[in-house]
Order: sequence, then C-alpha cells, then structure tokens
Amino acid sequence: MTLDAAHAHDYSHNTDIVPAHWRTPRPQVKATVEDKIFDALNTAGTKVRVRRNETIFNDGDTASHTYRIASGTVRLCRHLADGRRQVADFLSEGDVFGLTDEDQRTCSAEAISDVTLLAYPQTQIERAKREAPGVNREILSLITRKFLQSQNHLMMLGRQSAKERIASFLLMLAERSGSSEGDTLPLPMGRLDIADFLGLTIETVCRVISEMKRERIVGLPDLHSIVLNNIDALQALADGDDE
Amino acid sequence: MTLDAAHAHDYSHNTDIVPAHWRTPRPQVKATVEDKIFDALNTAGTKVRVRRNETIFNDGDTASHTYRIASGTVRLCRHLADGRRQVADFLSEGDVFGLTDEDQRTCSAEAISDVTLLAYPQTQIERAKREAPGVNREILSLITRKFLQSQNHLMMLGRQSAKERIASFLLMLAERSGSSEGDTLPLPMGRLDIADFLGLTIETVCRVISEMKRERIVGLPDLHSIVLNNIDALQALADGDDE
DNA sequence: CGCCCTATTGAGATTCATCAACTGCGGTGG
DNA sequence: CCACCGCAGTTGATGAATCTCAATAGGGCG
Repeated sequence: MTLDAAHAHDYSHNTDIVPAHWRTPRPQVKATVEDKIFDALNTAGTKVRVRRNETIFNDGDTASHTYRIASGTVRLCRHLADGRRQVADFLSEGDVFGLTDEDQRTCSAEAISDVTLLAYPQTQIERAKREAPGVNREILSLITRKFLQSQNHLMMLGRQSAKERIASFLLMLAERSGSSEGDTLPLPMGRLDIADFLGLTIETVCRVISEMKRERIVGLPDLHSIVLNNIDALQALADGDDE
Repeated sequence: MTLDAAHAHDYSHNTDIVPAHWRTPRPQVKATVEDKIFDALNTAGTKVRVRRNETIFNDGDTASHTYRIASGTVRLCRHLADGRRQVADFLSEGDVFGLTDEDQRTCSAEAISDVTLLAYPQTQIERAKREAPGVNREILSLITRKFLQSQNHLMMLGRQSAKERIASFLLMLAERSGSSEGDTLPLPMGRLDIADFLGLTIETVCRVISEMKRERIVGLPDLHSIVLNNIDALQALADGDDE
C-alpha cells in the first residue's frame, strides 16, 4: 500500500513535528517559491520516512497529500503495462511534489534513496490558497517552471542523440545543484534511472559516460559522483557541436 | 518581425472587434476553462490574421500578448541551432497560447494554416487575475492540463516505438476532436510537423501511416484527412500489444 | 498544362537496443 | 578478518529500428 492509498492518519511510525529550520532547507539567501508556498501553510506537516525503492504513491491513487522533501531523492515516473518506464523528474531536498487539483495521481513517486518527507493534506493547501493571497500565484509559478522543464525534456528525448542527452542531463544537474567546473556532482540516482529519464538503455548510458571519462570531460570517483572536468565541452556536446 | 516583437498597436490591418459568438467557438454545452478565463476579461481582444507558415512569436521574444485561436491551427515548437525542431503542441480553434508570467517566450508559435487569432495584452490578463476571483484557478487548471499532456508526450518520445507513437498521436487527435470509429479526422498539419512532434523523420511517419493503411486500420482519402477504421486496433498498437 | 512543394517509396548506413559475459563493490557471515 | 554472495555497473558482439540519401509520385495553384 502506498502512502496516498493509506489513511491519512496512518503514520504511526512518524508523527513527529518537523524542526523549524526545514522550512528553508537549502543554504540560500532568497526564499524559493516552494518556501513561500509552505510558509503560508503555517504548519510544519507530518514527517514521513520512506526507504530506498519504496513507492510513495502510484499512478491512479487518490491524491490525498502534497509532499515536500526534507532529505533524499525522489523520482516521478510513469509505467507502461509491459514494464517500460519513463522518469519524468528527479526531486531533491526542498522540492515539492504531488501538488495537484486533480483527485487522481497521474504518475507514481518512488524513493531513490532513503527519504524524509513532509506531508501536507490537500485540504491544508486549499485553505492556504483561499486565505493567503499570493499562494495561488506562487503555485502557478511553480507549475510553470515544471512545465518549462518538461519542454526541455521533450527536446532532449525527441531530437537529441544519446551523447547529447547525457551532456544535457549532467548540465541540468549541475545547474540545479549550483555546481561549476571542477566540482563533484552527486549522482543519487542509479544508471537505470538515468536511462529511463533519457529514453535510453542502461548500457547506452554506461557506454556514453565511459566515453566521456576516456575523453577526460568527466571523472568518476565512485558510482554516485561525477566530476565536471570540462563544462564547456559538455555544453558543446549538448548543443550538438560534435561533428 | 513577429507579432510579439511588433509594437502592441501595430495591427493596422486587423483591428476589428470580434463577434460575440467567438467566445464559445466550439459546439458544446459546457464552457471550457478557456471560455471562463476569457469571459472574465470582458473584452473581445484584437483580431489578428496570420498566414500559413508565418511566425506568431519566436523563442526569446518579449511576451506582450496572450492569444486565443478563432480559426486555424498553430504549432508551438523549439528549434536547435542546427535546425532540428521539436513540436511541443498543436493548437486549434478555441485554444489559448502565450499565456505566461515570464516576460520572455520559451518557444516559438507558428501558423500551420491561415489563422485568425484574438490577441489580449498581458496587462488585461493581469487585471482579470486581480479583479475576477477564480481566474487564477482557471489558469492553473489550464496549465495543469498542459503539463499532463506534456508528461504523456514524454512517455511517447522516451519509450514508444514509431508505430506506437503514431497510433497514440492519432488517438490523441481523435480524442481532442471528439472523433470516434469510422469518423474522418482532419489532419491540418503536414507530415513534417507530425514527425517533429513525434521525434521521428518524415520518412518514418509516411512509412508507418502507409503500413496502417495497408492493414486497413486507417484510410487516407486525402493528405489532410485520415479515416479511423479501427480504433481498437489503434489502441492496441498504442499500448504496445503488437508482438 | 506545367511547376513546385510535399509526400511516398526504396536502398543502404547508423545509432542504439539486445543479449551475454564479466567486473567490482558492499554487505554478511563464518 | 577474510571469503563469499548478490546486485549494479561495465564492456563486447550482434541485430533491429530508424535515419539518411536518393529517386519517384501526386496534388494544388498559377
């Protein structure tokens, strides 16, 4: 049974109240759109722990809560009947998911690592929308950003080669985490997750990353890190300046 | 120069006021989300005509207006430097596009057929958001729907074969136009547009459609129509029940 | 009627998927 | 502490799907 499918109160193992500092989990000066939305709730949410590879909710479940990530990484994905899978997004600390007006989930959410979530009943979100002016605008801003991300993703899947997709993917992760040349980028997801995000097979992902390593564009200190030796080269690859 | 790039008042050839019946352009009982948003504007918008293959706005343009389609078909797409193109959406009568809080376009909009648009300055939209309660909610609902469409699109591009994509595409068009078995579906876009929507080449699109014709799943009375002889077969193909 | 643009069909090249073997690391238990 | 086990990742060989290049067909408009 997934969390959404469970009764709202059935968090017997984890009803702690969240420390206040989790409101602004990332070290940054400006409040994010996510911060603004959740500050307006005036409630800390229910803390939920999910272990690696467990499902948070399934496509088709009733949407009872909105979640914010306190720690860990989550993937949003859709499955076809025959097991094929498309990962739509990777989410990490501070990110929000499951925020929707629809009453049914249209994708599943799964924990890539052990994850701590803050769960907010949809009714609380609805109340905040009514009572806090500006929350609607922030939510709109959030989904607009997600929509634009999705358009980028479409271009990657529809029109880029395997190597271009991987380069774009690494640049996307670098931008999200604020990494720059020489930094070590955490890669919390496995190769299969990357493959399913990029519309490739795990073997192709491995081969392309290995090739980039041979070309000294990236370094691979361990399975869950990648060193960005040459961002310009990555950018050139992503832009198709290869031939 | 695209429309957005032009001055807001430079519609010398088309400043007519739009007839009232355009508020609800499609024959349906219920008002669409689009209807609700534009009814709240209490203004008919400026009529703009755009000829086939002309650009309405470009990626990167300043976003000055929101558009609603009175007649014709529009594609939203993004271009890579080397000319590769990804079509993100096809829009037809009654559909809205260019509605954004951002001040820059993140895709281009191009006329697939001769098109008549209603243009609304973003300031009017902003006013409606402030003054008409519920408009925010309708806009949120609209973009949420677009986001879900985009997720479907991702699955098509990332994980479906050419034949599955074409079957899914035809079913999507059928659903949008309310067509059912035996109906003739209008296909206003050319083969290249379809290819760029599905992440395929024009040759592959032709071959797959020809194959479906040989299998009597569809009929091709002319280039811009397709007869849905067997929706169940299309559904089976889209679901991957092929092997 | 003829031209031009788009679509269609064919042949060969390419990219990526598939199938299969092997590696390496982390955890577990002797 | 070390050996074994299992899973995730990597690499190689082969094949299939789709792209590319090229030639032909068709349809609408002047």
